[in-house]
Amino acid sequence: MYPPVSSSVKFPEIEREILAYWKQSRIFEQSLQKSAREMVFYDGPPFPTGTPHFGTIFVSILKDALARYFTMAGYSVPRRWGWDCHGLPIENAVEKKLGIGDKSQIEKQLGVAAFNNECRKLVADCNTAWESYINKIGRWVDYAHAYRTLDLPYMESVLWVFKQCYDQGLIYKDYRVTPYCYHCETSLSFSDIRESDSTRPRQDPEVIVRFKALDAVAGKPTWYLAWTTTPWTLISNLVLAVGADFSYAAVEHEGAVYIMAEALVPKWAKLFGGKPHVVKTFVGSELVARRYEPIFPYYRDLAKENYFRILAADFVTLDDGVGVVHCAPAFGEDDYWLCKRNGLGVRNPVDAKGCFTAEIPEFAGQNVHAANKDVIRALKANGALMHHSTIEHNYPHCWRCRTPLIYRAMDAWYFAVDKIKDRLLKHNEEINWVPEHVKHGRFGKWLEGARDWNISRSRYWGTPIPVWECEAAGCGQRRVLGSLAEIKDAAGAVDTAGAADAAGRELTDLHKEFLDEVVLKCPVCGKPMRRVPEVLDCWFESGAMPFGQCHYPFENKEWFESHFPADFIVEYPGQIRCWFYYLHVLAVALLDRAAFKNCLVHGTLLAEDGGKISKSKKNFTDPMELIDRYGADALRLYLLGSPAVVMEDLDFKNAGVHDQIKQVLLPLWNAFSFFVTYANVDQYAGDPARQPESTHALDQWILAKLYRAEQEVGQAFKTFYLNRSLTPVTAFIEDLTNWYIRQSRARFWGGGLTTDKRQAYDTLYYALVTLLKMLAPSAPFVADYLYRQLTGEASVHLAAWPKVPEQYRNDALIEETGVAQTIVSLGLALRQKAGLRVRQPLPGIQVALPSSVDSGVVARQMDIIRNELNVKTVTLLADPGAVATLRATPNARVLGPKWGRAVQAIIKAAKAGQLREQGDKIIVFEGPQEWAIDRQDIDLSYQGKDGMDVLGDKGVLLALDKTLTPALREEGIANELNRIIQDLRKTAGYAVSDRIELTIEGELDPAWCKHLLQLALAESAELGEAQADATSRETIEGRAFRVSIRKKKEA
RNA sequence: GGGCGUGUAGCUCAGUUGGUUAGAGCGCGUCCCUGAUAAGGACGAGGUCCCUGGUUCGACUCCAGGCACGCCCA
Repeated sequence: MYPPVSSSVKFPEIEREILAYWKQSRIFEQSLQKSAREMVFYDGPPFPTGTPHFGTIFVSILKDALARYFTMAGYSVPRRWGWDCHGLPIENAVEKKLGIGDKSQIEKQLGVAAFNNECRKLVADCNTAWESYINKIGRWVDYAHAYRTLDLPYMESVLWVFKQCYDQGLIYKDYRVTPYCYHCETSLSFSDIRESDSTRPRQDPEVIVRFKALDAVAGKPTWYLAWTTTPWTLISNLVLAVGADFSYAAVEHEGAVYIMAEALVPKWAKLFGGKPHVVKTFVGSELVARRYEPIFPYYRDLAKENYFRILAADFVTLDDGVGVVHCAPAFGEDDYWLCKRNGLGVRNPVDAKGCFTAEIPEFAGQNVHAANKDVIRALKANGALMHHSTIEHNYPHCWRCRTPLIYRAMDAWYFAVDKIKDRLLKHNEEINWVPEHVKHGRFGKWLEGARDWNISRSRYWGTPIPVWECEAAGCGQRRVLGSLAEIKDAAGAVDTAGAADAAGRELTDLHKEFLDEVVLKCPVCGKPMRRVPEVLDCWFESGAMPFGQCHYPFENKEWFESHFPADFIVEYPGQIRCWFYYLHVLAVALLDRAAFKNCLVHGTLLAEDGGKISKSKKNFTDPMELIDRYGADALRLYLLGSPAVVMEDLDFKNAGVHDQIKQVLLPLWNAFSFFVTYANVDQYAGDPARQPESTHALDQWILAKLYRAEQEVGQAFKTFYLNRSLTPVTAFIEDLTNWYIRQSRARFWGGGLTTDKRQAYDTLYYALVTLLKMLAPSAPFVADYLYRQLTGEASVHLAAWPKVPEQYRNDALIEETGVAQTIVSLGLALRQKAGLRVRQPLPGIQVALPSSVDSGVVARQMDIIRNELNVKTVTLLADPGAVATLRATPNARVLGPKWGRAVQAIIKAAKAGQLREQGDKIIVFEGPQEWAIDRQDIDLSYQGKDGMDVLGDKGVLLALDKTLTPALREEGIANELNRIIQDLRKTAGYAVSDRIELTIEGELDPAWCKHLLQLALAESAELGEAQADATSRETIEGRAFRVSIRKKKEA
């Protein structure tokens, strides 16, 4: 016996029950033990701050569905959680908590050790919120053995990775311009300014200034104009840049001459009193090497050394500004490289806090952004200012502290990505990206343009850069230590006072406060060597995750080798330039191969209105609330079936979740309920190991559908296009419930377990069990709940992915049933048009089929068609021409190559019906032209004539005979009465098998009365209304009836 | 400004090497409770496949150019 099925089902309750069961029976752990073959998955570590948001939940569902599929497909899929514990986000949260506004407070007052301890505490505190979220959506993942980037073994592996790269010459220190946050007092990499909200609108001054030219034009005082939104950088101006191919105009105004791009003169006509007077034009290259006077005096001396000249540069555009770009090589990347190429250096009068140094007495101590005002005042005072206004533009901000960034030249450590670019590109070819355009699109393009990576941060909470430099001026000795043992050995040899504490001691922590204590002795000059102050970019650490998570190469060498690269990884598009990229860079650098074989990039969930999901706007429902309302399965089905799986955006709609219940879960539940109801009546017990062998066409049809569905679903999972896995499942459920079960009901009704009934049970059971397996990765709760009841096995998630045998494949039967379904559809439409309910039997239908369809279909599908349409006969139309016109559909695919240019005329004529048969050929004609077409190359069918009582679709034509004989009318009335009786039974609350007494009052053929008694399991009785359990009075076809029923007393 | 992607029914989306009647779900309209299912079923209406040009016997599909939107980058 199967447990009885409740008709009102509450999915969230089932899910809670299943979660408890999984935990108690350790199903996840068992699933990992199933196979010796492993599918390697790397989990991208999230920051442990805050709570999971919609995006995190989505990616978790994707990872879970894939892992469950591969588990069923015969792999063990260990899923180890990870935490990205280091980096600026954590540091900033701690700064906020402690009210720290300045790095000096950390270094001088609090101390690095205390600060890092706070970071450590914060990271530990935040970890707890995640587990219940992840658990509730049904994600199986190993929390207990999560790797953490702050753990000693992990950090040691990171040191090792660093050293490997260093030894290969891939890491170097350089003084150059990088994005810089003067609050965090650190440089940032380009990945740090990737966050979508890091580039935000900001109001800045917009000024045009003039530089005095040393070459006068037309004998008048001559000036170069330049435009900037960072007036503070004018203090450090060293050169001007022009586009070599642009045309520049000399504009005369009030006795002076101004040079700017000709194309932009009209835009800035107001500078010249509205009427610019161009006296001469130059090509940009003519201006190159001309000299000018600096506006500010601080670097005036450099004029002797080739500074304050005009250079040509390709970054000059005519989009905004005046076509002459002012360059301060300390504060602009383009400026820096331009000067460097031209052998010019850098002058940087701005300190780490973003304030001018004493080198600039007038502005010393002023923050650069704050100084803009005074700089502009000074420009005005010395006559350089030509224009001043304010513009709002997008400007990069620090992704955590929101301070506007500046670009600033400074010392930093770089990874020479450029050196390995060829190999990065080569190994990208080995990666299967989903969607595939990422390979040569966003990722490939990013690799092509890859620049050296700034891997150092002037911060505290991260893996320290393991480089020691001799403090003696000019010595230049450097050592890189890549393991605890190396550090211990090196430190042990030190005899300076500063190193006494650390000498020879085993470190138990590699954070900055410990490693900075390690001082080495310079092998050349004997002076102390101290560690450089920077820590590593936390992307270096997460990129080193394949090594760090298993403490490679210090431990688990074999394990590592069998778990690299990953078989698949899954993250959002932001990681294309971050985690995916850094994993790839480090793997290629160290092992000369890609770090992952398959990479699924999913899309972004947006709010219902298409806007960004925003906690402050509250434009979305908390996913946990949706799970409480509809269940996690519904949420999963909605997301997994959406194009957001493959990097598209999805406007998330709560109704979409609800739809899954209506379209997938409830029909599934009802099919299950149907099976259980009858199986219990017949004492049928399904055997999961048995494959049905049925001679019944319906069974063969649903098995053929099942075969086809599995092909599609399996393919979808195998190729990582998960969103394609659900359409076939939904379609199958539709086929199962609205055709197979609907047509098969009568087979389950009779008494006893006949051969046909057993075949029906076997088929339905097999279909249900297989369906649940296909649904298990996506809807793991309800699939397991039903599967366990059907099979008595421990879990669907321990079952093997179904292999529907090839022998069930039957494309012809699917085709043929499709024709029957079309016929039924047409019949129902004709009935509806004529206002004839299905309950009223009709004499018959006549069918015309297109020439491409075997007319044997009608005979083979006869019973179903008659039953569905409630007609007595189904025949082929003797003379379709009477009610329909002949339609010809040439097979263009075949005729095209055969007939070439003529094919269009043939198609046109054939469609117009200009054809006749001649032997085994069809002659198509147009005027005097005739073409003889092979019969199999043209499909003949009929289209109903207007006004005739026929309908056609897909070449099938149907005519309905609506003649109502008295006998048919009588049968229709009987059917109505039967409906009334069944309705009464149901409302009276009888069981299906209860026997009753029945009274029918009214005019009806006694034969039909007898039939109704049989159908209703009834004996005729003379029941007054008072004696009856229920009574109905109705008038049918003008005849008044009274029907009363009473449950028969048990004998 | 550049790169990538997208544009198909009111909405969300499918659409097989190019083949002449472009599909589904939701929504909408009409109808229907014959013992699994009203959190259901049937039927129907609804399309300039973004635009322009090209290639081709034939283009939603391929190519070029434009437009719109999204993401990424300058």
